[in-house]
Amino acid sequence: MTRLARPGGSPPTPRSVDVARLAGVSQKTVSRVLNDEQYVSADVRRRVLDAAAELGYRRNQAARALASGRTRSIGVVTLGSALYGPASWLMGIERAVREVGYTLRVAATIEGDPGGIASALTSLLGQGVDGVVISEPIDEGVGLISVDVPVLVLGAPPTFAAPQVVTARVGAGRLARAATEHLLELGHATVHHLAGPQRWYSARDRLAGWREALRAHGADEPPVVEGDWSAASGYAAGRELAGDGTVTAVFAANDDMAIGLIRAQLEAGRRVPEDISVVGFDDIPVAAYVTPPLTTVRQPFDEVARQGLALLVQVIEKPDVELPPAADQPVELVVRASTAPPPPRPIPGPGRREIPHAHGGPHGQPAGSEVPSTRP
Amino acid sequence: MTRLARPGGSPPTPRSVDVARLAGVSQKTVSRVLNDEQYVSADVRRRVLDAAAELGYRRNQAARALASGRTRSIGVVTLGSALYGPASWLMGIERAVREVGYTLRVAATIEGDPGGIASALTSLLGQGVDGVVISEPIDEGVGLISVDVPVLVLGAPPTFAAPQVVTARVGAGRLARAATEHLLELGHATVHHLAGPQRWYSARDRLAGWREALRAHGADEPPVVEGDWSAASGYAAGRELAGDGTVTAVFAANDDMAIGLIRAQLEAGRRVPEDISVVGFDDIPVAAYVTPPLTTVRQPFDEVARQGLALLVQVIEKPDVELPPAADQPVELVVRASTAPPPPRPIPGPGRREIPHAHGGPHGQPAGSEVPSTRP
DNA sequence: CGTAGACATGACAGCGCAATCATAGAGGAC
DNA sequence: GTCCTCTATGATTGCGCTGTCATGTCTACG
Repeated sequence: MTRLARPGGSPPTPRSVDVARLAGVSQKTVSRVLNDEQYVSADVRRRVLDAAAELGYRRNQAARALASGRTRSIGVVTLGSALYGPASWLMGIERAVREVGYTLRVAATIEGDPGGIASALTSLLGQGVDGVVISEPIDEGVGLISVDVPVLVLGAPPTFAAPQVVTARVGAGRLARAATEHLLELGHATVHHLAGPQRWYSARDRLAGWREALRAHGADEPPVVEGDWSAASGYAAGRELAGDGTVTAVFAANDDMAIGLIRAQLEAGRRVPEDISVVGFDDIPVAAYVTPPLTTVRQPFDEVARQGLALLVQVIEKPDVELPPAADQPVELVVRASTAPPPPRPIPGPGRREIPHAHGGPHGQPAGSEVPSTRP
Repeated sequence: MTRLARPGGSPPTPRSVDVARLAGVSQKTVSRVLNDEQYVSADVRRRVLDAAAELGYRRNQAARALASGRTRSIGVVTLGSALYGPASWLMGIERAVREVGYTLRVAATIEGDPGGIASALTSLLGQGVDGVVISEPIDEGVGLISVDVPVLVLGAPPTFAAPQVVTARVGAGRLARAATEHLLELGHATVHHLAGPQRWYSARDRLAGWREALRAHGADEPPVVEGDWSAASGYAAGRELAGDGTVTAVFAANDDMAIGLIRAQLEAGRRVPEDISVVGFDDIPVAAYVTPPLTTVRQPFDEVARQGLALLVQVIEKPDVELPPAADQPVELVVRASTAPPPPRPIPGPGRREIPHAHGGPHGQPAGSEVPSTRP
């Protein structure tokens, strides 16, 4: 096999041999220098680096991977959506991966695709990644596939058949507990929960944290309403809850649902926070600017990703060393204007006060929304 | 060099030779089957596939890349943030990349890092990607680095030194124009623009589209206020604009800024949309549920990503074939409740209505209405 | 002064696959 | 029947690098 002539007659990209020739050393020594191995004299090191720079030499990763059996890349299985949580995880992981000198490969799954995680994993393993990160995992048939590299699971219990599984939990439970306690301490008799889809571990964590807080305070545990993370599902849940005058405080499992829920309250004539308090989860960028500004909880995506990745890389590079325990992240509750003490007495019945812009129909959509006009 | 013994004594992963032996054919024939080459009998094909399945064989991508000179991977340069636009692009690209049978590698840049794009590109090129996608590009020193693979630029003019550059534009200009025209058609004398940072091509496109619409309608062009995409910058801009009673309509370059701007209006005692209409851009998930539900414009991320990637792959695989022109995407203006006709002006003198588009100052520039963009 | 060790470099094999070339049989054309 | 083409398969080589081992030089110390 001959090397392909570059189209356009441009010179071929240089090899390490070319660098070696130019520097007057062996090819192996070039390799040593570029890998920062010991036993290279300062003079030779400089000559090699100069030669490499002069030629614009870049190591061929494929050859490196083939020869060394390692790709120095990490694969991420993420959800194929622009949801704030998953997107934040992904970017936190990217930063962390780069910091430890690895590169990132991404495979997305589609919510609802049963084999999604498995096929994403297969794709990554086929690419020869040295480790895998599964972010925002959901409860799907993952155990079926055997993963032969270390796995970092963000936010879920380790339920894998892999040589090494490390986890980094956000402490979503603790955060949820703090959010719930914030409402209880304001004087609410109890707190309703608008949960995320329970296939998601992170949704379960939040629900568990909410439950803990209620128990610790001896509060009643009202029935849980389950949404799908979307503002629309929060809106739908909000319509249900608005009919129940005893609801004075809701903890929503993410900000989108909280905003949908608030919208439904306003349309039903209930004021937030005077009649009903709402706490969200995530602190999305607009949370501080919606009406009312949303009290919410901030997840330390970056910090958790960094710590988790450090563990993962350690397991990859030194499988025998004992792992240090992960440090707990501080809980960040961001109190804004969507929470307040409960109203003096519960509101009787489903009161319907008119609010501005509530000219919508009784069902489904929020008022005045969604009139897509398609222009050519 | 001997193959590394797997820790734990598990059997080594199978090679194509193992498959060949089991199927009773040569290694080359296994390669033929797996690459879907012609000249393989149906019988042999079946035997090989069966053997591969039985052994759980997966091709070694590093070896494939080394031998063939192609990695079948696409690199993406994206912004390292969870902003809705960039995140949506990334996920659209992921889907598109997977559809054409490639894999995805990601390198993020940090806003404000001058060499960010260049270093991200270098990293991807070092990984041997067959093509590069630059999404949401900003005006930074990219020309300095020579890229020796085809490049797809999403949403910017082609300004690259690369063998082939294809672009896929969202038509942000057309969308911005539609948004502005929507406001003009409601009867507003003119429309203010809360622009994105002008280092971003997409921000410039939106500004240009806004300007076009104003000119086409013969409307005055008020001074532009520039934000940084964040709701906070929208809020700051909103505080400035709220002091100017002549402002009746604003087109914000993204939804976050629109929401911040609305918040500032409400706090200043101006009602939306009765006193002032606001249009956003992006249709973020909560746009329909904020108060008031936001009129905005939806970008066809997935469709544009898919079309752009199809072009890119064609250039990679058949560099000589002529490219088909990209199809225009339909403009999707989503009209909700944040826009309305302008308020009737109070009549200052008998029988005479004030002309609404007269704004203060000799050059029509209210003092201090320029909100500086945050450039780290 | 001889030898163990630390340091510095090079020769060479081979990672797992795809590409090139060689080969052999199956049909058609004449 | 001979020649040629088309089909189907195998033998061999090499992609560019890293790992192992060999070799050589220089210091330290009994």
